[in-house]
Formats: sequence, structure tokens, C-alpha cells
Amino acid sequence: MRLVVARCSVDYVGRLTAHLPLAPRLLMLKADGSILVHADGGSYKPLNWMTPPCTIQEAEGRWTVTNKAGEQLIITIEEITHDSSHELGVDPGLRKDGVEAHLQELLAEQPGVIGDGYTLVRREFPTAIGPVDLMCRDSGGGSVAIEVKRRGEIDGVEQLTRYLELLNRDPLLAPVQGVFAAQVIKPQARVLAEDRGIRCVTVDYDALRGVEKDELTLF
Amino acid sequence: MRLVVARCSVDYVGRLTAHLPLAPRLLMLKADGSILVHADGGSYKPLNWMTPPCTIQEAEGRWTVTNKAGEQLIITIEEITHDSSHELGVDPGLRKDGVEAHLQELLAEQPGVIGDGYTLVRREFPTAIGPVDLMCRDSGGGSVAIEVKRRGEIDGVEQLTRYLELLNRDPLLAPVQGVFAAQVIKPQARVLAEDRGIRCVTVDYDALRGVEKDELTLF
DNA sequence: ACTTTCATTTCGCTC
DNA sequence: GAGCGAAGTGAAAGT
Repeated sequence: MRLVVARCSVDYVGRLTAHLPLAPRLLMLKADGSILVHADGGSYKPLNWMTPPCTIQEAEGRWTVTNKAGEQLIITIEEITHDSSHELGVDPGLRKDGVEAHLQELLAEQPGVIGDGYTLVRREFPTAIGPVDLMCRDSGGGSVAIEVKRRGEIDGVEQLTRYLELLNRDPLLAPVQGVFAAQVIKPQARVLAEDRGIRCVTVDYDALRGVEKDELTLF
Repeated sequence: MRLVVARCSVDYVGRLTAHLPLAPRLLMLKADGSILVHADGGSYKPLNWMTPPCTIQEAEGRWTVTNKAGEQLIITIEEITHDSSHELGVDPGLRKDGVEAHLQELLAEQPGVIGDGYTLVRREFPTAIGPVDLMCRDSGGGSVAIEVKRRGEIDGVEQLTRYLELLNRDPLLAPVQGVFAAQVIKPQARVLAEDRGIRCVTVDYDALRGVEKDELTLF
């Protein structure tokens, strides 16, 4: 990784055109050829950048970064105040815990938490308008489509409604019940869901993980 | 801005929990107190970060970053290989051109691209639940509500559906046709739109701009 | 301050 | 590789 602090102006021409007036900034050149232009504030997102794969052509006071799609980042450099290179190697990567995917995994392992006697048909059940998070059968053999969210809001209810409408057109599946499962369900989402005959279930992430742990430690 | 290259491990506890094993990385500390942890690859997104406002407490080999919501980023430092500070000042900011607003402008100037004989009634046509991007009349004098998106996805179809439902209750306007216009329309969004009687139009941004240029250069 | 919407979204997964 | 949904989405604009 090469770090350059320089007074520069930047022009991007690609999916849109953008211009950065002359000012001191950090230029971060990564090992994969990508480049980031950062200011000293407005964190997280660079002012301008080019994602890999791309090539950097350095001329006197003018760097031209080009990617496969022909997009260009042109950096005009007036003055360099710092320039250093560092060997970092490949990063071992981030381990995340507590996102929707994990919640879905836990519920897939314990469908009984959502409804007595529920059994899993499959996760990410495919439909023409996208996958249903969990498809189950209830104790009577009826189909149940379950939408899992970390935070239950109206968008999620709309999403499940679309799936249900489609699934209920399929005579092999219909009638399909809907369940909206989330750690927290906002009142408006709950009202809308129940108005549409969708059952709401709030799930406790730590409890789910606890049950999982208990089961594991029994053996 | 302070730049530190260090062998470190990072733990985030907040909206989720995340862990980064020990490895060399760049730590970028910005003037507003925010901090970014970058590896030598990936795109512009940091491996881990904390957005301002937040406070950094530096102890021996252990930096603790805390924000208002109580989320924490704990950086355990084994070895520092670089440490430099730089005065950058406030950035003058980015000028952009070519986003959705611009696409809407171009279509407003050339409604014929969306449908033969279409004429513009007005942009940002107001309704009780928000403005319709473009309201036009077709060659027969009928009303057409147009939703403009850079990328046409299901959300956009839902939005237009809500507008149409409302507009069609107004006896002075009804019947109102719906058109979903975007540079790219995803198949699922297209299926949903056409199922609801909404016509889909894909528009070529460069061609629109080209036509505009040609018209200008004719005079 | 809160809500809505856009994004050069990026990222990860499934088909 | 394309397509889709989630994201610690972030960021900006309007209310």
C-alpha cells in the first residue's frame, strides 16, 4: 500500500462525471491497483475512487487511472508532501455475527420457535420474484412462507405480501400462510401485517443462540 | 489526518459483533474523530470503522473508540511500523453530474422518447403521498404518470403503483396510465410492473444527452 | 431531529 | 457471469 499526501485536483469520467477542486488530500494506492482519494473528514466513503481491476499510469504531475469499462480517474498533482509504501500482505478477513443471515440460520435449525410443529422445507425458497427466506410446513402439512428480518418494518411486510400473492396462485402450494419474524417489529408493520392475515413473531437472538448452545453442550 | 500502519486485531461490538484477526493494516484517523481500518485490497469500504461523532481513548497497545450509541471499536496493536500526521484542511467538496436528477431533466426535455406524441405537463407533479417524477399527456390527451429511476427495481414499481392508485381516484385525471422508465430494469421489477399494467421503458442516457447535444449544435 | 431516497453504492450468495 | 437482496448500509435532501 502506497500513501501519498498531495495537493491535487481530481476528475472522474465514467458512470457519471465528477470534479474535485485543488486541495490537500490523501491518495491511497492499494496492492490490487485500486485507488482512494480521502479528505480529512466525512468518513467511510472516499471523495473519489476507482475499484479494481484498474491500471494507474503515472506521468509528471498527472496520474491517469483506467478500468476495464473505460472509466477514468484523472489526478492532477501540484505538490506532494508525503509519500510512503508499506507491505501489508493479504488480510485474513472479517468475521461477522448477528446479521440477518445468521438469524435465518438459527430459525432454520429451530422452526418450532416460529410455530408449534413447524418443519423446514427449505431456506431461500425460489420464486419468480425472488427467494422466500424460509418455507415451512405446519403440523397439518400446510405451507408457511416466513420472511425473516433483523428489524421488522413495512418494506418487509410488502415483500412477504408479494411472495404470498404469487405462491397462492400455485395450486400445489396454496393455501400458503405468511409469518413475519424479526427481532423487533415496528407497530405500523405489525398492524399492516395482521391486517393482511400475516402472523407476527418476535424472536430473541440471544435466546435462539442460547438454545443452540444448550443443545450442543448436552452431548 | 493521522496515518498509522500497524499489526493489529480489531473487535467491533455494536449493531453486530465483528472480529478481525491480527494482521498488518492501515489505521486512518480523521480530524473529526472518525477512524477507518483499511487492508491492502478490497474496494473503498474499510474492513472496520467508526463514524463521527466518536471519541478515541489511547492506552498502551489498545485503542478504544466509542460513539454516542455505545458502540465500540477496540483495536489491539502489536506493532506500529508507520505513524505520521498531516494537515489537510477542509475539503472544498465534490461536484457531480449524471445522477437521477439529470436523467429526469433530460426526459422532461424529450418526453417523446418515452411515448410517441407525449407532452410534458410538469416535473415533480405533487400528490398527497409525494411527487410524481414526470406527468405527461399522451397523443390522445390521456394522463401518464412516469417514474424515473437510474436502476429500475421493485421498490420503484411499488412507488409508482401507490401514485397511480391515488391519481386514479381523481375524476379529473383518471384514467392515468403508468410508465416505469430507467436505464436498466431488473427482470423481477419488469414482471411486477407489467403484471400491474405498467409499461416499462429503458432509456439510454448517452443517447438522450447526444440528442440534446445535436439539437443544440443545430443552431 | 427525523424521514425518505439515492448510490460511481459494495458485498455476498444462488442459480 | 448474471441477478437479487442485505448492509454496522452511508449520505444527502426534504420536512
